[in-house]
Amino acid sequence: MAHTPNADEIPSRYDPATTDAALYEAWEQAGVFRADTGASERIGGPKAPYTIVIPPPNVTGVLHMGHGLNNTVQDVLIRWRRMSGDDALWLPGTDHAGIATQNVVEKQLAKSGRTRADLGRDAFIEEVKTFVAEKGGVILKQLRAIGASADWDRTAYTFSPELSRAVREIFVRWYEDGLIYRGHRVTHWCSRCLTALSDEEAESHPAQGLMYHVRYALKDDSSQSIVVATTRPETMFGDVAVAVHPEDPRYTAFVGQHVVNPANGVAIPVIADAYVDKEFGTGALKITPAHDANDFEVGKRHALAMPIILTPEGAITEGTDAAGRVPAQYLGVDRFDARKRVAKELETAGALVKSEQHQHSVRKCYRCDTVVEPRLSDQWFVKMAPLAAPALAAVKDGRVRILPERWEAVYVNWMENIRDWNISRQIWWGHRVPVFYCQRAADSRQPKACREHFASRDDNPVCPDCGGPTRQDDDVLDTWFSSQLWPFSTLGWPNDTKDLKAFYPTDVLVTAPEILFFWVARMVMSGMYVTRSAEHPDGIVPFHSVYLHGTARDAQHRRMSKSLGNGIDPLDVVNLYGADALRWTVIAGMGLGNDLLLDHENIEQSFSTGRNFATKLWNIGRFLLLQVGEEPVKPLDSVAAADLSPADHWILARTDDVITGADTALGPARPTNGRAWTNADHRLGLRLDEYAESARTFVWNDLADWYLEHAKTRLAAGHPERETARAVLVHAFDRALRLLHPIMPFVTETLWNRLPGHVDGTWLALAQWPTAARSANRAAAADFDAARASIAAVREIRNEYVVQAADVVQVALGGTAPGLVAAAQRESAFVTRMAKCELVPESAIAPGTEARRVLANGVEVSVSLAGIVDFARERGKLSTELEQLVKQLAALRGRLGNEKFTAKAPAAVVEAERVKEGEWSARVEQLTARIASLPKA
RNA sequence: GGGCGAAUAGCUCAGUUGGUUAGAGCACCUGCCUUACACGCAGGGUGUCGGGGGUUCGAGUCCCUCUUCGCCCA
Repeated sequence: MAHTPNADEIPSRYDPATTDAALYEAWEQAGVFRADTGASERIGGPKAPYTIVIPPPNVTGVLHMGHGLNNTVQDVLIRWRRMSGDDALWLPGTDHAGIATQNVVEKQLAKSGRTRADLGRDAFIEEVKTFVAEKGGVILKQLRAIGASADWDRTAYTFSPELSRAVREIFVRWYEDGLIYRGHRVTHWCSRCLTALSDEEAESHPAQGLMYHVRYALKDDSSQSIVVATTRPETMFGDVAVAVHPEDPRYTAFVGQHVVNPANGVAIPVIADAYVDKEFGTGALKITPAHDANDFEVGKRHALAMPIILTPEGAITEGTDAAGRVPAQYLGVDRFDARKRVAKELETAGALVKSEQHQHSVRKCYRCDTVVEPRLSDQWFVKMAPLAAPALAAVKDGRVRILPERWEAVYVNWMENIRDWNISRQIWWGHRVPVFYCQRAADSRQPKACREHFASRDDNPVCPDCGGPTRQDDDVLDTWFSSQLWPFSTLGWPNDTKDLKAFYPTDVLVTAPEILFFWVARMVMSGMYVTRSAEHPDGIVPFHSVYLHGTARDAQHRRMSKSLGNGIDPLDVVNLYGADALRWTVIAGMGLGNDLLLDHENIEQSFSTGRNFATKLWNIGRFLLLQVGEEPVKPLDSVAAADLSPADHWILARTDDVITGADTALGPARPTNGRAWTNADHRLGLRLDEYAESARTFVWNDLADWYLEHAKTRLAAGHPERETARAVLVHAFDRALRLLHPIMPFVTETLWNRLPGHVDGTWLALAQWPTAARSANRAAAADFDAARASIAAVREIRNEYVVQAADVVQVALGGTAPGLVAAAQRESAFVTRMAKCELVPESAIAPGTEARRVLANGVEVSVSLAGIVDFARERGKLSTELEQLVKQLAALRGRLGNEKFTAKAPAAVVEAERVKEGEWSARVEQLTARIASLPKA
């Protein structure tokens, strides 16, 4: 005989601290999160694969709220599909994060007064590796605390030997396909990180600065001059020309002549180039080819010198081609100091016409916020246009969808205007560019018979032309070069592995819009490139859906950030209220693509919805254990249909509805036709907040507020319906737990394991996702609804007239729907208990003593309130209702009388309006009669 | 400067091809310690759907325009 606990043995609050960690360990030991490669139908197994690859956090990172919401979304999806019977793989891992990690270690070194140069390249890399080994991967442990059900056995790392091989493989393929080239051009340079950056890594920020108007006098006639506007006068040392528009009449006479650069006295030509915007500023531009990307293009067109006047660190220097251009007193001066000094000297010399406040934008390093400097250098580039074309087509034809959909337009716009990608970084931590130079070719004494450079899959290759020794390029690759391979490198590519066959392409990519270009677009391009075949000439897209979620913000809508100190540590929330509270709050509070607002100054209030709901669930479970006991219940399908009451049918119908609702909100899991999203299914699914809300309403407002209350009577010992009520209640709660498990895995698993009849060693995490049974009798359910509506009406009247909670009122049911009245009366025990009333015949209530409501279903509920009914108030209330209804009915009749409407509107709409007309007129009659029967005041 | 989008209840947002009396959560107000839960229960919504114009039998939804705001890229 199972032991039925008493109330003292089960606390009234769920205590995540004592259960969650052990539960997570139990899941792991049971192998619940492990994906089974052989089970994938792509290699002959029985299950559809469902794969999510984690956006790899920086290996030295720690969990913040952004990770919290990103990974919760992924875990909800993966748990949902795992329960739905898919071969679900959530593949975790970390990114070596080149610049970011190098910066962290350099800061460590700085504490002991050392720099990376002091150590040298090899020792520094060892230092970083040691640091990563000791301090890295913390975030993966933290993800376990929020319940992430990733397959940890497959944890990947972008800098592992396996993934490094993938990096080298694609580099060599691209190089050999002519998609990677060495370019001599102006790129963004971070003078703090001492490396070039891609366009994406140099973020634009609005800035207020000074626009200096500087006079360049004509060399041969100093009475004439051209005024040039610039925000960076310190770059004037690198000026090689002044450019004007060829069709600008103001300057035609100057073209071909020379002006004197007032900063250094060097004479430079005035050139004509259509790039100049006549309308902007003075219509004349100084041309500094080595320190401005546009000027560089102008310089190339006009074969101008390209003097470099800034050191890598951002100080003024007389660099390549700059001999004689930089006054000695400026050498070594920082660029921003130089800016002020140049401006001052120009002013002194009378060359500064004016300086005015100017709104513009500056680009800053995305890793250290230093203002980047455009700087001429040799870098490695990927030619993007050929890669972008198929990736663009894939989104346009629906093989990849991006949600929310408006981001597709942004993606298309970027792809259509794509620029080549600078992939070389002058740092040490990362994959070294696998390009090699023949040592002999570099030797000027040797005849130049060997190619200048080549890419190699192997270390230390010999020169393919002369067999001589080679030297590897010093640069490393952009971190994003390796992370773009993530959906396939983590599965074993370039090897033709079972995992790759089983799990590529993946399904949903969950990330933030900020890295749409950094990462998502590049994964599409590289993923398609490496999967090209005779069967798939354009390759296979790496995922069919991109889910872009919003940003965690504080109550003032500011992005949560370390520097603002307005962040919330997800682990604090876990410790205070549990992972389920965190997860629920995140999922329920975050519409697709919308930001999540949380108040860092009131963590309790921010997460109370999640905490409260977990407690509610817990208490339903507590009630169940106390009232239902632990004796196994009959499976629902062995309960005789005749034994089911209207309440049973009602909750079973609601159970079906919530399952259908959740499925609609979440799915389809993949394109319906298996190939591409169509107009019909493009925007469907992934509405996690709607799924959460429908499940919450079911549990709280249907199951707890109504069915469970109704069941209290039937569960009494010896009640003839006790077994039926137990079976239905346990069934409905079981379905609720299954539905909620993806969002609140801990409390649902804990409760599920204590349900009557639970089989030891089975896990909710692996239990089957519910399907709608569709066996409920909807007519019987409507009978229960009649009782519910009557209860609600009595409660409303009680509140209206401030009837004391303990007072029992007399209630009569009547009206135009005798069937429903009878149905409500059959639930008299329930009605009287819930509404604190006794049911009496209508004749038992003396006319003129009752408050009455006319329900939408035709039932009239009269509450005897002799002496306290305010008939003026009743009349007013009913009249307002009637008035509104009459107005709407008139409009409705007008519509139905309009031939254009009946002729043009769809038949179904017209029919619905006709039905409505019947209902409304009946109700108008009821209301009119009731008002007429009210005693005159 | 180029591109995309938003404006609906105090706040955050739903509202699918135009077709119920425009909804939800939170917040707020009133009354309740009704023995699963006060982290709870019951009751409470008169919104010029940003302004103006248009198309239509019918507009929160489509078109034009103005205003304000946001995002992406220069």
